[in-house]
Amino acid sequence: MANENNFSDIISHCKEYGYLFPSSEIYDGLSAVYDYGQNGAQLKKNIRDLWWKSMTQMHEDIVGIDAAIFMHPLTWKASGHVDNFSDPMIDNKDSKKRYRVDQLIEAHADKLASEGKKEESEELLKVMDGLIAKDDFAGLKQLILDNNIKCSVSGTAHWTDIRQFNLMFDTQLGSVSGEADKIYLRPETAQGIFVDFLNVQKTGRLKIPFGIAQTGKAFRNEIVARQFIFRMREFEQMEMEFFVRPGTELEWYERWKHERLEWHKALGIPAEKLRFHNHTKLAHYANAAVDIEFEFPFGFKELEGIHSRTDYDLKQHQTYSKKKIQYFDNESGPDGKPYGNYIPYVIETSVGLDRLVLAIISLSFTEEKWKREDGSDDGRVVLKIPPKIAPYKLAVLPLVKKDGLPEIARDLVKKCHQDFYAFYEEKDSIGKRYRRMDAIGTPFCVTVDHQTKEDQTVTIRDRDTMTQRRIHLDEVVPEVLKAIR
RNA sequence: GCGGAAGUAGCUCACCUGGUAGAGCGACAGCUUCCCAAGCUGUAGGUAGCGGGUUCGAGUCCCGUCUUCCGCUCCA
Repeated sequence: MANENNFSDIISHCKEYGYLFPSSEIYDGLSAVYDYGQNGAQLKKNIRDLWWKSMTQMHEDIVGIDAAIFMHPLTWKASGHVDNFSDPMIDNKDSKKRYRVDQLIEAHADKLASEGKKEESEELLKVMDGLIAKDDFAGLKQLILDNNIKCSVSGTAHWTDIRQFNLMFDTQLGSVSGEADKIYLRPETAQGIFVDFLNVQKTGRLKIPFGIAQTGKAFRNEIVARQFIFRMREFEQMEMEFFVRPGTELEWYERWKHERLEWHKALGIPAEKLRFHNHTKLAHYANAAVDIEFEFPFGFKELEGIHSRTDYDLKQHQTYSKKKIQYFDNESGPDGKPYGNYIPYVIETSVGLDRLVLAIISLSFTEEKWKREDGSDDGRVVLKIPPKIAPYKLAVLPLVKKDGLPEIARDLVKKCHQDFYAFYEEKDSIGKRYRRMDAIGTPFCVTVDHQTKEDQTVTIRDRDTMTQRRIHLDEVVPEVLKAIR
């Protein structure tokens, strides 16, 4: 059902019903940046809260922190983000092949050297180093043209301008530019956890194995950011780093892999929409990695990553900060002696909150059509969002807006506010109001009618089945609470 | 980045070969209505993405630019 739907219909629906708007729309928008509207923000918060609770409250051995987005610049030197992503690149317009500028020129220098033109080769490299040091991209391009360096695929020298694809956004710390130091907006929340490792471990007197969880915004200057909120330049992560004794990491890796998959199922995602995708090519810091993929309208794509990151990050921070980042393990090993000092290994679970929102919305979005009794067409668009994360849990509707029905409905809404979000609406026909609630995904509608005045009962309508039952006014709150637990 | 398509009211779209912008739905106010939108009345809402050019006159023709979508490319 949901996967037959056109992705653009989902995007339109999100905008029309207050879930997601293009950022800065009145100024023509900002590419790959989106704002969460009143309903989207609530849905997102509900998912985030559920994750936080399941990670921290329900795991005695995991604590949560909230590290700053700004971090000392050396953090990103240590993590590898500065060096791995600052190379100037150039594209050949004919072959569409992208080259790192330094590698392209060096290859040419090697060729010159092999042809016996040693001096020319050395001169070229010297000039290149000078230009790179000055970030003189125009000069570098000219150097490529002057030397008639060609693309090995197309054989042409038809080059684009040189661009630097920085993964990280930077800004200045301090209000006086010039004196200011360049700092970065974090490209992942994980480093905040690693940098605070000792603070948390010591103040919490935490014993390995234990985890540190965190949710928060991260920023990546993607070259191409597409597919709605799937790949955005500003996005929110929910990450948990689980620190373990070296040698046990693969056991924990398996355990978290399955625990996380079960979590997504418990959230309401059907098993057939989820799958594991093992990484065959591992990043330099990992010794095992898997993605949990979800079947989006545009195919199976990564929702969450689970990585065994070894002791790479803590070791790097130990090197760059020159502070010992170790854990003293007092437990006895097989030889009867304590395990002693070591740098813990880490299993990371990292899920994209925005991707999870998109997964839930695309899963929930359903267009239904049927015939009325008189043969005419009827239908509805409904967001079948799992009740526990739906923005509004209940709508309370007086059947007509007279005869004292609105007053009874108002009283009921007031009673609900303590426990969950409830929506009051008296405008338009009852059917129209049901449709509106379907469209924003409200799981229950209670209607106050004339019978309510006689016996204190109301009808409660189920969003997904459109069936109704009569229950007592006093049962409304407990009924809804039961369904959203 | 390359190729293709599109930008007119909140949404979907119309205005054919240039003559000062229109519909349906939606929204709002009121009426009606005893359970699944598209009954009635009224109201609001657009300098036609933006900039420039041609013209007596441009939503309509031309150029540029921005944005979005689709495909390719890229994505530690």
